[in-house]
Amino acid sequence: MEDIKILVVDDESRMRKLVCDYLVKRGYIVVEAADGEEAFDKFVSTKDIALIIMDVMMPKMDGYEASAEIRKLSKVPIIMLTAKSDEKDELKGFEIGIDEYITKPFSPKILVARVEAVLRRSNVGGGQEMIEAGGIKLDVSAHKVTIDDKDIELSFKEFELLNYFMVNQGVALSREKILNNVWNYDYFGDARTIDTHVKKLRAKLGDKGDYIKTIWGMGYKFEV
Amino acid sequence: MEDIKILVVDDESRMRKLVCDYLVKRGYIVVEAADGEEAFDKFVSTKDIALIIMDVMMPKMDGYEASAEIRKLSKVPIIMLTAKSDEKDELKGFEIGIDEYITKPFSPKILVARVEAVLRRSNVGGGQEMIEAGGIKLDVSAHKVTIDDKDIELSFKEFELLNYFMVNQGVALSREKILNNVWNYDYFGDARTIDTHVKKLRAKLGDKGDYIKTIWGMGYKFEV
DNA sequence: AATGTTTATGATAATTTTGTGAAGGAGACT
DNA sequence: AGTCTCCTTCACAAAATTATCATAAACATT
Repeated sequence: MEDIKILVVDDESRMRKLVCDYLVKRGYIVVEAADGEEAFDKFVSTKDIALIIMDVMMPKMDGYEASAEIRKLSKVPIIMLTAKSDEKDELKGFEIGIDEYITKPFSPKILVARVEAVLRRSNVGGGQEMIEAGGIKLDVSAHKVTIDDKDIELSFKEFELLNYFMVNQGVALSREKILNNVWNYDYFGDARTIDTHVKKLRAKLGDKGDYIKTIWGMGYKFEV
Repeated sequence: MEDIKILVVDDESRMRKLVCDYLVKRGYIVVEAADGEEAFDKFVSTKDIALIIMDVMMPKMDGYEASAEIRKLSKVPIIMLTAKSDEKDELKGFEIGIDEYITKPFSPKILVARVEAVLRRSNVGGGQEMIEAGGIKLDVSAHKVTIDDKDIELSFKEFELLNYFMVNQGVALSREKILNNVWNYDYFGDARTIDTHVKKLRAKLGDKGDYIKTIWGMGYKFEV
């Protein structure tokens, strides 16, 4: 796991410390803030915050206000710490786009489990994401591929392409679609470059290269 | 919203009815099951279930067991209904990949809010398009055709043609119309080329080739 | 049954698409 | 600057599909 930053916001320093401790123990980088205003500032000034854990009850700007402000800037996942499991509150949260609630008191296990679940959902390298099919294992966070447990060296584009194929197993993918998803949107070069990458990918996958099927006049499809 | 199917699993028929009512009111298609075993069966036998809402406490197979079984087959999002907010249970659920919890008793608003949140997360809607008729299944997204669940190899044009026929089931189609819809508008060749494609298509469809009927002096029609 | 028209079929030609190897070029690293 | 890897492009070969045509069969009408 590499340097995932979590912003922890709570006005009670004891609670904040507690949360931070557990997260640090799990290898996350933690940034702290004592209220909504500070949270917002820290979020803006700190690069690549992957997740925010925020208490609802806070002076100056409460958790919902702060979340709403941050939502204007970013879709960063937010977990809300709440004392009461108030229904109205949860609804309010869903509108803003709160990803998860943790009711106090909570156990460290619950905290970590939810954090990893949210990170997994938002595709941050957090809990490692794996895709497997037909003996090909793709470790997204580590950017690594193994075939029958043997390491395979893939270039960046090759990896991205294989990843896209495997995520869309069984789906016919046009070259245009592949370009739009694997290449940046500002790429306007020749679509045939895909062919070349497919060729290389097939070669590197050995026997399993056959899983990448050509759909004549259409594109490609990954299918075991 | 177009025909999103939700599987509701609860042994208490009153609770099940309640949940279903709210979902139906929101325009979802609901499939019901009374226990984990039935849930699994229904999930397997019903196509394109977009979401499962499941009670934890059930006879035969509880919610976690059922979820674990279903997880072996699919990544369909699962929302768990739980009476007690038991910490251990939630942990167990996260391992299996439960997407959300709703604690009983809950309000319809909470229910709907969570359902929509989960569906939004899983990007339902842009999914797979399917046409079926007389044992011929046409998977548009995968560009794949099966007859009685056996794969059939079709070329691009053949696929497009069959697709057009099946979309216009029971409608007599003139050659001109077929040309304008399946071929590009810039095609000004011989309309008799359709005959050849129809021939090939019929051959590849085997017995079911008869579904493509010739309308003498007019064109063709697909009818089961 | 004969005739003219339309459709089915099989073979062949034309076109399109894909596979492949090689080469140029951009960027990273030494 | 030199080397390296990776990405892209190009040209040609290979493969597959699609179109065309000639002929046979089927159909409708008289």
